[in-house]
Amino acid sequence: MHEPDDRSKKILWAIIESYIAYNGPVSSHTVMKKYPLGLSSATIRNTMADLEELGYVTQPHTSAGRIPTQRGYRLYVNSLLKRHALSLNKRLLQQVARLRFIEKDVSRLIKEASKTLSTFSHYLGIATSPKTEGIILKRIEFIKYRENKVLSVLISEEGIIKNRIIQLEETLTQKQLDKITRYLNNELSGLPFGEIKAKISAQISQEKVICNKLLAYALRLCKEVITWEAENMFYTGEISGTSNVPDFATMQQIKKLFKAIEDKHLMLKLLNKITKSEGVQVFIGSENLLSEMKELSMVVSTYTDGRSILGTISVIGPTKMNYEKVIPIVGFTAKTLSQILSEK
Amino acid sequence: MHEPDDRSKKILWAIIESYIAYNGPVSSHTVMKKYPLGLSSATIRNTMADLEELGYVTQPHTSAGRIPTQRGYRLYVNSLLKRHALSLNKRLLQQVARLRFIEKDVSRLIKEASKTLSTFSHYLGIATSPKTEGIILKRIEFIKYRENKVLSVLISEEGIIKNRIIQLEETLTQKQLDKITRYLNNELSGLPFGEIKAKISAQISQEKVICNKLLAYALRLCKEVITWEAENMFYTGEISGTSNVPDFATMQQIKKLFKAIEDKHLMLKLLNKITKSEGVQVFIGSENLLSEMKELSMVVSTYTDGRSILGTISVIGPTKMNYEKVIPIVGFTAKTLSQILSEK
DNA sequence: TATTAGCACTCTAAACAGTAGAGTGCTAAT
DNA sequence: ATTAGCACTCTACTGTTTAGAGTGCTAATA
Repeated sequence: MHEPDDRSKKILWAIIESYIAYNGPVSSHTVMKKYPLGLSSATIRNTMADLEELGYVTQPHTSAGRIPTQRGYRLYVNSLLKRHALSLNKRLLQQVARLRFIEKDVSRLIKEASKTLSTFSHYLGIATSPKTEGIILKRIEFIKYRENKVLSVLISEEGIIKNRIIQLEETLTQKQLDKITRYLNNELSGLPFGEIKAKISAQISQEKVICNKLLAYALRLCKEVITWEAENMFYTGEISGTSNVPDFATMQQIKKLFKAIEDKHLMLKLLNKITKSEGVQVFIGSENLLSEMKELSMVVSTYTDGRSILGTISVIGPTKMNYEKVIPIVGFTAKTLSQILSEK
Repeated sequence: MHEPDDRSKKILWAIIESYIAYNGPVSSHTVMKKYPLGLSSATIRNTMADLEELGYVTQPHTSAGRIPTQRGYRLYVNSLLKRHALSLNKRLLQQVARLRFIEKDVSRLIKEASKTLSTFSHYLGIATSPKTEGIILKRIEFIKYRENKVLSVLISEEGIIKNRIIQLEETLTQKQLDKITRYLNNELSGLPFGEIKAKISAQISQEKVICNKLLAYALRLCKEVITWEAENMFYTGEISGTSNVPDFATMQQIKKLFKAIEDKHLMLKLLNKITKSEGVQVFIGSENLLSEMKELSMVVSTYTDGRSILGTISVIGPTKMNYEKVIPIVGFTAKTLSQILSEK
């Protein structure tokens, strides 16, 4: 008696979809007219009363229509996630296909992905870039910038590019830098960042190495590069994209959420928890771990490079968001991203 | 009889400041109580009537207080711009000082500057990066990325760093790339982009050079790099920063504005017009050239590298923004930015 | 002559009451 | 098991009234 029967579910779906589309309590009459179930409003009313008792819908006041509860959404979303053939519209396909033509700088790709998400969902698109620890160094390069400043460029096996300016006490010539570069690439390429960090710390503490001044510099340089804090860990999609029918209440909440996120790096922790499982997941309202997300939902998926999970992409919007639309958007974008990153 | 006398001005200032602070029509009584002018409300009423006749204030309806007109703001802002000693609060000083510790990657600096602007103004911060045409190439570097893809890094005399992945038909070895790099740096460093573009076009069309395959590649590579469209020409500040007392109407307008900007690159044109003169300028409402900015104002300043004007930074907010606060913010940020960029 | 007190007048915003209708729950009929 | 019908509830809208905020004007004052 806990799971509603098939007909009740259909009515629940109707309520949810109508509520999402028209954003107001749904009456029995509306369901009868808009969804051809071959039932009268009275029957629907009876079912609605049942659904209410089971906790899938509520009414704001006695003489109002019904609105879905969190529990209702959950049932609905689970059923959506089970279904496989999800409709993808043409524009989305095109937009996502566009990702393929971005030359494979991973950060750029991720930025674009988050933009795509927000453009199509009309909510907030978030994409996290891979955690630095696991990234494998492919190549490191030092270029003289000015006087005692050096531009370091770093390429990972996954295709991530980072560059940063480093200040040294002494001025080195480009030749010296080239020497350092060669040495470091020999020594470190192919290793994950985590290991490199450990290795460098170890070497620096060894006194005997210090005699070679250049080498000492090399290690210092490298350490600086490696220990960049995980900057730009996630990119936010353009809120400005939500210009038509912007949902002020939602925006308000997202802003609040963002303030909370900016302070702590809670969001990352949250997203890392998801990292375990593949495929699209949906967190509804207070199911999310952050108290700031009470009225928000999050549709999230991981993406991979064919071997391991690199990061996550997600859409955050109001609990009454259009899951039927957003879930395939997130799913398809993640899939495409994974494909691109898997190509050797 | 066109310029109001001193006392009238004081009353006008009071009206404007009160209107900005409390966001509602200002009554004669309010002015009397909050601004110690030693006048009765009746006198102030008389003066207000005069100011209205001169077009500096209006009233929404007969029995309401006064609100400033565009003309009123203009008079007020001009007087602010004339005054020199503008109050800077400690937090701003600290925040801007922080810019000094960002290693001098110009794009990063500019991004930070726009963030600072929006954080302190609570409106939209915009910063344009230098126009590519005038930038002088310092160094160009090619690094093998994967197979037939090459990562190009470009450093300008001003300290601007750009990197981009380029796809070639053939696979080149790093040695070949180094050769190309050496050749190009010899040939092109020290020249402004505009000239480089012209030079390359000329050389490519000369048939005789084509015989040297490597050289041909070099030119192709370089051309690709140079002709990047002026991406990221301006960075927008975080709208999410406006979380406390967010002015919905204003945000709405800024969003509209942004849509307009995204389509055309009008904003850039607008900002380039400003490029001529130094110092802080203020554009109020319809004085701005964009029709989308009817109810918005823009506080803008150029920044230099000591020799020439590089770009602009600006804050866009509602016409009733706090000019007394925003003008010094923009001014000081621009000054600091210029100082940092002037240091050799 | 410049300022001010006082008063009549105007307009808004809030409070209140009354009404139409949207939607429900329940009961009796099918 | 479903549905038609009816009584009931609550909202959203409309019109009306009222308090008070603020003005403009006039007459008094320094």
